Amino acid sequence: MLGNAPPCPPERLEAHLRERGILPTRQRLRIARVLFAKPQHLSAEQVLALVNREAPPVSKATVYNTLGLFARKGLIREVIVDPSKVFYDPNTRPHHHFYNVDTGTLTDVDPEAVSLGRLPSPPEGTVTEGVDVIIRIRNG
Amino acid sequence: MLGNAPPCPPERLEAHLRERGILPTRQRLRIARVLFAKPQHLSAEQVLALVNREAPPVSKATVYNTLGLFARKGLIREVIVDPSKVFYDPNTRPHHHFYNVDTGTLTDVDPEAVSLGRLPSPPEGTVTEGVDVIIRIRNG
DNA sequence: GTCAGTGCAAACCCTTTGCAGAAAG
DNA sequence: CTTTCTGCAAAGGGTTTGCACTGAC
Repeated sequence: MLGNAPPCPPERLEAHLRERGILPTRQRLRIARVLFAKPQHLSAEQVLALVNREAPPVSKATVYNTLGLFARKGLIREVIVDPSKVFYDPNTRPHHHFYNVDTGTLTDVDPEAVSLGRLPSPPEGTVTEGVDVIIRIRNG
Repeated sequence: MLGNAPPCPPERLEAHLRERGILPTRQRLRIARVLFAKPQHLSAEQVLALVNREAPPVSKATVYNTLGLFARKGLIREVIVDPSKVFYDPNTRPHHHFYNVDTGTLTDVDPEAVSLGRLPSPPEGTVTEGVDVIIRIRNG
């Protein structure tokens, strides 16, 4: 297995949010705790369920707003592989994904295992923001 | 410019559908004609609008069903880059995309310009179905 | 005549928004 | 005290579904 260390230890979460200019409220910290517990890929729905395993419940709107905020501020990365939902990845370093279309599961690709040769330069007047490589797999 | 030849000439469309086991009905042919007119990336909504520039109108449900059918049968490729809509690409050969997050526009990457080095082997019990490389760009 | 395809409208589901109340600084 | 965040419920928007009608073979 690779990368099983939590992307951000619980005791650093508050500082981590502040560094990015995010006010660390109760709800945001609880959401961050779930996201950064370990390397994983959660949908908004899953985050909502995990956060609300303990009372008091956090509302759906707050979870969606917070995930959007974290992504905009660069704390987490949105992974778009399924038209029906977005996944959130606490690992913001460049890396790629396997997407199992049968199970709907997202897995990190060992960065060592890919050599993503030369990239094309973006069209005139645009700049590259990021590169997503998604390897679609199915149960063989 | 690259790849401006229609992916499938109009007169071959009917045969093309039959080869894939798709009954070429009036509506399906009209949808295919729009998709295969030239290399492009259309959303379901755009296909609907283009098809219905001439009467009689094709219903929304038929467009969605047909696009799903074509994709399942391998005539076109679904490109998932935006959580809010799916794009359909008549070019089913392996190739990659620029996605302009400002304009929501999808562009083909010149295949010559990318060298997609070594790919990792898929996890045990799975087979690779395809690889999507999406280069997210924004207006610089 | 039988089976598949089509059209319409309603249902679905993830996500976003509006607004009043609560909490942070 | 001011500004920001939260919660609720309702709205939004792309996509899917149910079912009766039509058309293909």
